[in-house]
Amino acid sequence: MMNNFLIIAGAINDETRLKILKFIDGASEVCVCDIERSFNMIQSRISRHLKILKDAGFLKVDRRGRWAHYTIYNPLGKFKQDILDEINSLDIEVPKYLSSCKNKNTNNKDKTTCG
Amino acid sequence: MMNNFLIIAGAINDETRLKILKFIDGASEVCVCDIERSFNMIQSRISRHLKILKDAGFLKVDRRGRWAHYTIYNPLGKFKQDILDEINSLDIEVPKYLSSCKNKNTNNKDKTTCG
DNA sequence: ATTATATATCAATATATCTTAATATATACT
DNA sequence: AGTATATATTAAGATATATTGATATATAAT
Repeated sequence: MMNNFLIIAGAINDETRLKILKFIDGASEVCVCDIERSFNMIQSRISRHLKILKDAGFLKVDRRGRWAHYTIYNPLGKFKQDILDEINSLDIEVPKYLSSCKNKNTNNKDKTTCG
Repeated sequence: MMNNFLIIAGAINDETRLKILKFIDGASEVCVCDIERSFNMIQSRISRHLKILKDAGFLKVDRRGRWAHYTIYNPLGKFKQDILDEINSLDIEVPKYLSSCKNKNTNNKDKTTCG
């Protein structure tokens, strides 16, 4: 369906989102605050970009405790995988991973840990 | 380079341009006025979309006489070919080809024929 | 219950893109 | 030369998207 194609095209038509995609693909799983800190961008901005990438089918969210853990959707499908491969081949500067979550690895259950 | 990727992403992020790409790929070679007539859109609009597709590397122009003949750029390269394949697989309604050029096939040299 | 953390959504503004109409340029016909 | 055809470019208004700041919701800690 064409509409779905245009949603994908719109999703990858933004420099910040390309970086986020490559960042998540490299880090395998990240929470919003890690991206926020690593990219030094405000939370609503990151959150909105993640929603666009998720709606296009590139990302999957796993909510555990207060954290939303984002990963590359799997299986991605040929076309989106082709796009991701192309993005990974580009000479894009992606910020290095900085963990940001607080109360990390305290004496709690798995539900309350981040990263 | 990322900028080039974004130019490609921007080029395919428009319904009219998807249709134009599929139309040209199906017709193999068309002039601007044929697209204009087939799509029932004004000339400047078509011309602008063609420029965007050309700048992204999807199209090639061959100027003969007063006509500009557009074809799919060849060779297209893997990523753009993947995109074109995906577009061709979509359920898009493309207008049927209507030839529009006047003074066609008169007793002239090749330079003055269209289509 | 209160407070802090994590994320999502909304409203306002800024920025980019699309469409149309007008104009410019180039080629060909008479 | 003058006219018609084909295409490209420009300017103005319309529409879409991005960014920011504020607010809302949900979970967890004290």
